[in-house]
Amino acid sequence: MAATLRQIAEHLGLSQPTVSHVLNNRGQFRPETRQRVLAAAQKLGYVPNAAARAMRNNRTFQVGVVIANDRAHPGHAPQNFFAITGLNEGLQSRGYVFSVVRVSDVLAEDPQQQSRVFRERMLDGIVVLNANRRIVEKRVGSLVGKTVWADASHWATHNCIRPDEYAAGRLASEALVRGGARRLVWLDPDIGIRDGGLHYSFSERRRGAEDAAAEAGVSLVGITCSRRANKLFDQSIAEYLTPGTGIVAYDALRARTVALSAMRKRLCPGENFGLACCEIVPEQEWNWPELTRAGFDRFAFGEAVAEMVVSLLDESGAPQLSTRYPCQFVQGSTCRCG
Amino acid sequence: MAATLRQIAEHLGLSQPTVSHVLNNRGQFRPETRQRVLAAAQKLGYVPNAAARAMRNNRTFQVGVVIANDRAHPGHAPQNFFAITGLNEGLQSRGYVFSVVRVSDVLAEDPQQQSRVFRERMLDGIVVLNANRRIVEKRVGSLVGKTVWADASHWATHNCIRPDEYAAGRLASEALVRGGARRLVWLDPDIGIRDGGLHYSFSERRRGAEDAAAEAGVSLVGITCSRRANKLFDQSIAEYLTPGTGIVAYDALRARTVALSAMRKRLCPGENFGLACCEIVPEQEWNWPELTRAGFDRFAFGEAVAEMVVSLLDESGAPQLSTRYPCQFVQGSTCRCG
DNA sequence: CTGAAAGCGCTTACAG
DNA sequence: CTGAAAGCGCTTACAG
Repeated sequence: MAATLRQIAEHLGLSQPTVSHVLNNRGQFRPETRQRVLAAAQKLGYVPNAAARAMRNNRTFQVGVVIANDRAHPGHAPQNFFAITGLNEGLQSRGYVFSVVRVSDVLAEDPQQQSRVFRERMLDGIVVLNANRRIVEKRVGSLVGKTVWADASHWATHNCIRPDEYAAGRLASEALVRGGARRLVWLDPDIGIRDGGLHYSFSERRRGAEDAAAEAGVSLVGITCSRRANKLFDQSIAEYLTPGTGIVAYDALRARTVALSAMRKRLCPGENFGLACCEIVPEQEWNWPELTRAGFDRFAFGEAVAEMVVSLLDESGAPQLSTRYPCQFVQGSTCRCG
Repeated sequence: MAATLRQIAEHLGLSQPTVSHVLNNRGQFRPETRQRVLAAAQKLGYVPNAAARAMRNNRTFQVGVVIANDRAHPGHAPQNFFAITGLNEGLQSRGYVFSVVRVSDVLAEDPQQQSRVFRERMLDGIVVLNANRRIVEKRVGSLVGKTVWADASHWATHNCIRPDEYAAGRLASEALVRGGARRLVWLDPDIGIRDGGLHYSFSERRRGAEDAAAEAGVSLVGITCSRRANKLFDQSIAEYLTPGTGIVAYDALRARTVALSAMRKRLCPGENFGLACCEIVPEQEWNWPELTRAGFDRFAFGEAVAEMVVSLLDESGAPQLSTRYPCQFVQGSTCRCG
């Protein structure tokens, strides 16, 4: 169905290399030849065969993105989606394509259980997104050569890119202090995936909150808010939904959880208590603009990751200096502690 | 770096086909030969070259997933992520890999703006996820042969799979009626992407609500809730946050928007008014279990889509009969209309 | 049971 | 300015 270079060449009585050169804009040709080739390619619906190109060039222009979402964690970290779409935006404009790979593929001992991206050589490089487990680091390195660590616990001098989570925790907490908080409550995300360590953002954001509290001379207590927040959480948060208290939510999910708890008790952040969130997601701008929040633009972050990957895979192939990605702050009004 | 079949063959003094046959478990060989080949492959770290295989087999075992998220719509439909991870789960276990493609790639007139998956032949098939625009249908068909329409407005006798959105609207509304609603409010998602038509779920869910209202003899009014819900929405919803009123939210986002509006007014669904949602997402189970909701399991749906794609791409390549994907209902308690 | 040969569709020296 | 040739790494008939 799809025409090949040879078919076009035969059709025109030219050689395959000539057609190839013209279509790839290499070399000099009589304008007439050029025209004929271009017209024929158009007419016959020529589309290059990616596999043949990849084989010849020894480059697939394809990268993998490792995320944790598999059957065991179907709803995990949906905010990664924003980074992934940003990554896609950045990669596609540079001629790359990417595939999604699950952490469980990386960790599978049985090769048959692994994704084909590891069973066969098909990736130029890989991006590990939002990973917290040490074991992932070890395995990925051994499977694919060029790796970029994005928003991952792994941090080294090169090939890592990471948002400034400390600033997020600090900015959110400082807003609460300015809003009149006499005590701060840190909402500890007990996410359950503790095998191999929590994501670094947990300690970074918390450290930012602790420093802000210390500097302002206000107390900070931590309470646990599992992802699956049941009535127990409703009860344990109850005593903190009071004037003078500022709650620092680890992420957008926990902020929503607090809002729902408040709603059940006919309370409202920014009036009866203070609330600030250490994560920014698009939805907040749509239906909760008054939420005080600090965090990074995940879509733009994904684009920055794409840039790093592409540089890493380009000619030189030199390791890229690790970078920190900046944080934004949205003042909002929920930081008013009543 | 990566060993090839030829290198293994030379290393052992065997022929390339022999090595290939052994590694692919084809043909009969002396146990000793088998062992030697397997050992050498292991030792030299042999990994097949996907491009060479693809070229030889004329199959890439790669599919594309078209979604709407691009620079212009970065936060659009994040719930698609759950379907995508389910799709990934289903595809990878069958040896497929997938790439993400943006609708804007499909629509780009300038080939240079398109994703490489269209500029080159690299996909065996494509899944169009959650698309509403007619133009997408036309273009995709012309770019890639085998297409599955998943949760898309396009519906035909074959190669389509679609959740039963009518049931979602109906089940959510009936729950409100049972909960004592004397009038229903349909929350119309004015999503703004009207070029080419709204997603079919809009009319289907609404029709379910209308039928439920008609059968119960209660009134139904529609009010608009843009994705970006500002103070105007807070005002327009205010008069409906009253006992005897049941609000049917088009999706999870709008349900959260209503909750936040209620919170600002110190009201609570299930006590001061009724609320039901036509979409199910994992987060609801975690922090809002009492929300009355109907919808489909997006992760499992993704797996079902994977099954259809794989069947479509398998040997016969025969078109697959279109199917409807079932809906679930979670009773919750917010359907009590006070 | 094993090997020699052909060919998938491309690109890149190289020769004319 | 254009063409003949080689080769990327695999698989699949076919021959022995």
